[in-house]
Amino acid sequence: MANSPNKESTGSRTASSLKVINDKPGNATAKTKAAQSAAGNNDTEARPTLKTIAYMTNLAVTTVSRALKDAPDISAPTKARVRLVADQIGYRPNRAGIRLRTGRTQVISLVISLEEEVMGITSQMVLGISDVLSDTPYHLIVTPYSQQQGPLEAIRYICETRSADGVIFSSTEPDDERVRYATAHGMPFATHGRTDMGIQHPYHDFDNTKFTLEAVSRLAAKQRRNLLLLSPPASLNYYRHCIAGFNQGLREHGINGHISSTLDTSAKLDEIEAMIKDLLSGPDRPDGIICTSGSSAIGVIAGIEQAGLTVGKEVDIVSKQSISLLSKIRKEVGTINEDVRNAGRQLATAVLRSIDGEAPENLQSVEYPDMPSTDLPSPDLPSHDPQSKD
Amino acid sequence: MANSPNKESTGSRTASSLKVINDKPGNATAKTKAAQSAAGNNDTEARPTLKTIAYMTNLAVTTVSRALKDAPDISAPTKARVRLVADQIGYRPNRAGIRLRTGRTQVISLVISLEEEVMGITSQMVLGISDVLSDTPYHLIVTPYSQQQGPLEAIRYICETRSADGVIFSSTEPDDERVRYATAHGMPFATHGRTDMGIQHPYHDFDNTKFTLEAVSRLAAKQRRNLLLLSPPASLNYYRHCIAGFNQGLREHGINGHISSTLDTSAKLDEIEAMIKDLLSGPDRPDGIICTSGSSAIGVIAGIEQAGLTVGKEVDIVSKQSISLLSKIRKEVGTINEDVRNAGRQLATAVLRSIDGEAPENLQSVEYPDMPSTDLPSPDLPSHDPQSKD
DNA sequence: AGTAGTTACTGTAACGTTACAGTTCCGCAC
DNA sequence: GTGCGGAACTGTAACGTTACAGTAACTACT
Repeated sequence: MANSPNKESTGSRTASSLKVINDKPGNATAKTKAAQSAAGNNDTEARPTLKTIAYMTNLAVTTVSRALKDAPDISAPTKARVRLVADQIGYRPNRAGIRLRTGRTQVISLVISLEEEVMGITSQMVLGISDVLSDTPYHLIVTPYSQQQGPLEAIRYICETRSADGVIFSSTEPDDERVRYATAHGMPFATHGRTDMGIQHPYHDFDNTKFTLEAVSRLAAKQRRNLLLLSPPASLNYYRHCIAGFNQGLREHGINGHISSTLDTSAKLDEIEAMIKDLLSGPDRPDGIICTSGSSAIGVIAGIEQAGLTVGKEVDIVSKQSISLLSKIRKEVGTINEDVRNAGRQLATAVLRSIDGEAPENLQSVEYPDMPSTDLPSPDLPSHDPQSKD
Repeated sequence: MANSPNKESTGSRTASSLKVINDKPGNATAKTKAAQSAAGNNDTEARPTLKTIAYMTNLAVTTVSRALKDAPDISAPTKARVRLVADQIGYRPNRAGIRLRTGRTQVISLVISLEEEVMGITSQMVLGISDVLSDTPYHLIVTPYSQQQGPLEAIRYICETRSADGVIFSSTEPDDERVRYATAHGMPFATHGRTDMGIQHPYHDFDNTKFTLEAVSRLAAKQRRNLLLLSPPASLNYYRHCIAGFNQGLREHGINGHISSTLDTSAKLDEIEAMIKDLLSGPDRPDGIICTSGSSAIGVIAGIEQAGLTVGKEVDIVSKQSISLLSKIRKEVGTINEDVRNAGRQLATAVLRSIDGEAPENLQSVEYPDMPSTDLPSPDLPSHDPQSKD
């Protein structure tokens, strides 16, 4: 995220119209030149650089650089002096300079699909990540991928061009090529959703097993005996979790249920509507439907009504939701919240800590509403001094 | 946006393990050194740079640079040769190098509020912008601002640190300090929503006057005679547009209506629900409600039901919506769509063309569903060759 | 034959930063 | 009083790119 404009930026004055007054007499050549260009520094409105501060403090650029990052070989008074001047003139490190020299981009990339958009889930994710990055020098770049290029391409692009220090992505599959690729290329990342491929990596996941389990319980409590699970696409890892909880729930309550094989949450709302209508008009119709995404529930509700039935009467619904919408507009619908904004926070924290070298095992969390998440400790960014965020 | 990983990146081979075989005998000193470091170039897996290509083609770095950007003083055969090699080794320009040298960041920044989140509008905006940036070398950075820091700070930060080549922001006010600031500092930008301050600038807006006008017409057609407008916050410029259309509609149809003074679309859903319930329980209750945001309609519907009334019976609603949700889940609700994703496309296009020096007068568009938008021509990015996007 | 112009290249420096290898100075031990 | 070690600084080079000022070779015109 673009770190929010930071506190010490009060002084918006620039070291613009300085004239060469005070030329150091001692070490001649290079210093003189530096002083000139630092002082003559574009009389217009040039941003101050280390050179500017070096000139003003009568120190070498290196010294200023080291002073600002609190290096041990700079004396305390010098550090104080340098910081004072830096603050006064509103110095902000040049990201391009840092990036070129160190290779660190100070960028986290959120990779999303250009097609997918499940009811503002991306907004929530962006906001959550921003919550965390706001206090750091990191910027958030959103990198989309189109269907024809495939999700791996985006990751590959980021790795090849080293255009980010860390990546966040979702729609994880049990065996996810992106996880393999990023791991192999040493690119820190965190996934929204777990994988099942024997690679330890940072993730944050919603406990979909608990979710479907509870959904079954709620429907069972309403005397529903023939459930339908509208699952996520079978390719995604959390499909398995949803199934597991669903089946366990059915067993525990001794009721029937099946998983829609022709339909999943990735279908268009119109398709869902049509299919649900069909299903409800046929024999052996379900009396309870579990929706594993908030938007799919919209289609389901529409389908139910198309079939001439009423939610809460002939059929009950329990749905996941990531914004409190369904529960507002259709109080009859049972909802369980996935806090995607919090997921964003967890993921951002995890990537940052991963960048700082933390082991992946310590960067994994699973969330469930009433059993609040295994919170990750907030990242302590030792290598980047919060003062010097630009 | 991170431009999507591009086509010519097929060759993921690197010029890694080249040995110094062919050292140019002619011009000695500098060339030899360059060749050595280009060839000895980190035997591990270093990204190819201009230097790598220069060594391979036996040309100077400058020549390679100019060849790749199709400069007129390079011969056609040389250009072809350079491009061939560049493609083969999968050369991608280093953004930090370019940024440092030229000051161009190849970044567009979308400034959003950390608090605001009106039902996935940010997602749509991000996707729309991405649609456009995908074909360019530009990346999309999302820069949030928190309430206490104020929206101007984010723009100021971007300008001061020159961390983007262009900015997109919304929630425009009639007299908007951000517009003034960005204009004064020569930072290209485009706003979602117009302003009214005598400054010409790129914008894309939804025609809210037409919207409220039509909303009134629709309600009048349903014999509604006492309307309520749930307006946006009065500080925003489109408040005025909404009012104008509303009043005009009332006049044209000779019916009554008023604008809620205590409530606007920025209120929490619960507040809206409570207020609407109150209003409907009081005397002179409205029989038609116009919602200027999709999410507020949710609250309104809830309020209506809380009051024991039914949407479509005692009260009708017409609402703006940015995703087809209301119209799905509550077919009784009249909806008019604002295509925010398209707004994102328009805005991105406008900023890019503004960066390319196009006059703001030519970068303004107003959209209305059935009277399709004054489409901006697609940007022709003359200065950045699509081939060389990294 | 000499100059001017053109074409196609080359070389240098600079953008702002940091890694690393000095250098200077001082106090202290022998 | 020479040497040593450490504290506190300095200088140089390099990251990859491009602007700009050459330069060499060749053609064309007087």
